[in-house]
Amino acid sequence: MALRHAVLAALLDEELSGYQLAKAFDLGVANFWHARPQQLYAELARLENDGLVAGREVVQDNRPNKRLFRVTDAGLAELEEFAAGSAKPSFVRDDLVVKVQAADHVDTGRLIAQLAERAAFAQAKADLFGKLLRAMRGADRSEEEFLRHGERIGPYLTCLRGLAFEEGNRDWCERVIAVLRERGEGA
Amino acid sequence: MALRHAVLAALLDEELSGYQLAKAFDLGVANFWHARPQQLYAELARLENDGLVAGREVVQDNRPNKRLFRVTDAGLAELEEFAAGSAKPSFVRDDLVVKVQAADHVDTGRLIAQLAERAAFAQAKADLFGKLLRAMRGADRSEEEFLRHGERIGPYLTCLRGLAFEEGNRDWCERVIAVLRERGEGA
DNA sequence: AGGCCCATGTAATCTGTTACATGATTCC
DNA sequence: GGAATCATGTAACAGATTACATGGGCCT
Repeated sequence: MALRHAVLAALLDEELSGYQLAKAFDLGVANFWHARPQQLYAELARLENDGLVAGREVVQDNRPNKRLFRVTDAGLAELEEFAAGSAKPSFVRDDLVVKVQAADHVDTGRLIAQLAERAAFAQAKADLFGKLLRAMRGADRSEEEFLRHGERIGPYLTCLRGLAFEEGNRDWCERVIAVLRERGEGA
Repeated sequence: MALRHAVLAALLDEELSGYQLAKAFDLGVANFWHARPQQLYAELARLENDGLVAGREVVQDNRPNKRLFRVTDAGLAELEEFAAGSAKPSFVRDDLVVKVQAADHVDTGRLIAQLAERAAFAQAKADLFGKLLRAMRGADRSEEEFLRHGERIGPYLTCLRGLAFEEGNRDWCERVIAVLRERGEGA
């Protein structure tokens, strides 16, 4: 049960509805966790049942009502306990890298197309993370200054990791494309 | 069913037993997939049943017999089909980043200890990947030369991604440690 | 009129993890 | 004597994905 803690961490700084949470997780919550909406609705229900989050109904005009969730004191305690425990090693799962592993045995043309697509996607995500970072620290504030004296630096730091990860993805994709192209021409 | 393809890709270049495969996956197969031994034994059984891999018994002295698996033609065809299809976006899952996301609300001392541990682990993995890369291309060969004319470049390229990922992990951990320490001193 | 966004879920299935089981050999 | 390595699995449970279900409002 680790999704629990990812949800709690995501709700620390703001109240969110299941729907809003789902959008954040679809993006990858700054690239450290991923979950589908159904899972989040279920997890929120369980968390509320366990008293770790509290929901309140918000009535809206012209669109469906929603429930906003915040972390309770018990939720905070749970997060603290989790943070104190030992962390499992991270893991990545990537279809595209599996395909590159098999590059010597499969059609190169399609692979290059997928790598180009992924590179563009990674670039788009990197741009987005860059924007988020600027917004979090304020446009005229330097990163150093913000990290020394800012109030909520957690999301900023995870976003930095996401940015570096996507830049790494983009660079790697471009490198692989270049290698495969050159070999294709030589053949 | 995507573990299937990761297994097939891992078996492309050499025959492996379930046990050997498990060791490769425990390491993360150059950081793109992860699976426990039980899962691999089960997957190998299914793959063999479907005719995508073929196993052969190897009798050994002084240790248990083992079964080595190789990819069949049908397995290769399956991989090619997989490679041609569209790839899902990659995803990462990382407890430690969740903890950093909550850094403003949680005990910093323990977090720093875990980050230091992770940085060391990432460094060790990066060293290992560096060694593997040198071994694959041959000690006296340049990377450019190998990538242009080498025979099996797939595993090399995925290993490059693993190396960059772990270096990114290490750098990020060290940066976060520095930031948290400085804030700790200021308080 | 058609498609997307908001908003929330249920149900069936598939995948992955944890705990358990066995047993010889080699290294400290 | 105890731990680690080699070698292969089964069984129960937890976690995740897919398909399905509903319905109003907004934009083109």
